[in-house]
Amino acid sequence: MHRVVLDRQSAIPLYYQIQQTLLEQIRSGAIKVGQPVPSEQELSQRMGVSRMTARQALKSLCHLGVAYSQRGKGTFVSRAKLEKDFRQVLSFSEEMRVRGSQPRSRVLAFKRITPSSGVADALHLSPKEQAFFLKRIRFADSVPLCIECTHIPVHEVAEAAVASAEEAKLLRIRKKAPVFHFTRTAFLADGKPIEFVSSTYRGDRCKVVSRLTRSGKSAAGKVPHA
Amino acid sequence: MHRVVLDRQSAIPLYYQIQQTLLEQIRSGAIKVGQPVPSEQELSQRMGVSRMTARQALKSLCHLGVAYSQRGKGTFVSRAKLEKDFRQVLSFSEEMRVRGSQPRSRVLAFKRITPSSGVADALHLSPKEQAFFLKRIRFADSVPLCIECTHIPVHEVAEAAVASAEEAKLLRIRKKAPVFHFTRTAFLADGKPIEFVSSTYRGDRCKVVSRLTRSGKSAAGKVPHA
DNA sequence: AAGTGGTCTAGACCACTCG
DNA sequence: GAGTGGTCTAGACCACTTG
Repeated sequence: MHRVVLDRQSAIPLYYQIQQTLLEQIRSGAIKVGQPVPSEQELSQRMGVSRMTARQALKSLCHLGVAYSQRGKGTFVSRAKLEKDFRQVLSFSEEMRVRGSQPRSRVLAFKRITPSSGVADALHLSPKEQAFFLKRIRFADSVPLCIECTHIPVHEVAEAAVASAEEAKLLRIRKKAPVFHFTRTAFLADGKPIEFVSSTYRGDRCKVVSRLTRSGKSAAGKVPHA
Repeated sequence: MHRVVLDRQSAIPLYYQIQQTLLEQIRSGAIKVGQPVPSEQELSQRMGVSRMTARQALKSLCHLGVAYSQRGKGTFVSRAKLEKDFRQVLSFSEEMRVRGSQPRSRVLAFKRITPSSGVADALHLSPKEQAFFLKRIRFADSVPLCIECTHIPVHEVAEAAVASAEEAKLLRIRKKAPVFHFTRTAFLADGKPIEFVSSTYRGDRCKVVSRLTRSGKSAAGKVPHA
């Protein structure tokens, strides 16, 4: 952050470049939960942009839920941010599908385990490999509807690609913009496949996911509400 | 909107006064779903504010989920409210999982097809067997986030069982009440399994699912909003 | 008093959509 | 080409918080 890191020739907006810089500092732990991020004035001076642009960067952090602002005090790294990271770690296919909504659920357990042989088989894991274990109650209008136990391998990947013409139009992004492709098949207990889903996600809305899919470690051991 | 309605002496921000005016017009039906709200330029002229202030009013509408903006086209009233009405028609295994939330999505296609060989393989279907094909756009805050294509075999079954003591307590139902068990594994495109989920659903809240899984016909050919 | 975020202005250039 | 939203500037005044 000491040096100007902005590329003014780039098509990437300045506020977005600043946002990414700050996100990286937060992820890396350089700015911790509860601590202030640089103020609007400080950012505008350091980065050589107008205060409105610095402000837009900070507001975008707030909209992501990563930070919150307090009049007269500053802008601080949100505690909820970690929870959202989790949601995105856990999100993948499932949690991503409901983004923008507020699925109500309570986490009963969230830990890193060495899965049972049955689960390991299902996930094609060797006996030693670890997985996240997540046990949740899901609510519908405050009525508990479902108990869900999820296992996710610690190493997990999403497939990156570029948007086709049709995808670009539907998602209102430019053609050849980055997207993620997910494909999956859902099975019943008896092994019978019941659902085949292919999904295309906007790359610009899922960057955290792609990062987390590569490391995915920061989440272990916490028990947030999803 | 013809007259200046803003109170510049008020402590209420101008952008907020404009937002409230627009919200009232949307609620009253003066501006209907899918129709454009006044553009930034038009608002700034009519209301006698700078374009940035008009813009802030429109963005606040978007953040509320009431409207969405399209570059080069305009800002339009979101159909979020309408989408809720049709949600439950399509509650297969997936949709049920997000009950209690308000997943916004639009159905582009929903029909009964004879799937391609690739999909048939994934679902273990014989070449002649049919599947439902469901194509949707999913929204997050009125931003299209994902295109999703789902194939579901016409004959689909959920595994019925009775609730264990723990399940009964968590779901607040009586012991031995009917429940459904789902188990599934999610895969990436390369066939790598990334998620293993076992779920227990309340039987009394999932009748739609059980109905659809048995006949699966009532929904065929319809093109509702989910 | 100094620093912060909240609001606001009056311009500007751009990429995009559409007729 | 006209209209739209997206970004950006270089200022400004305000209310608020803290030392």
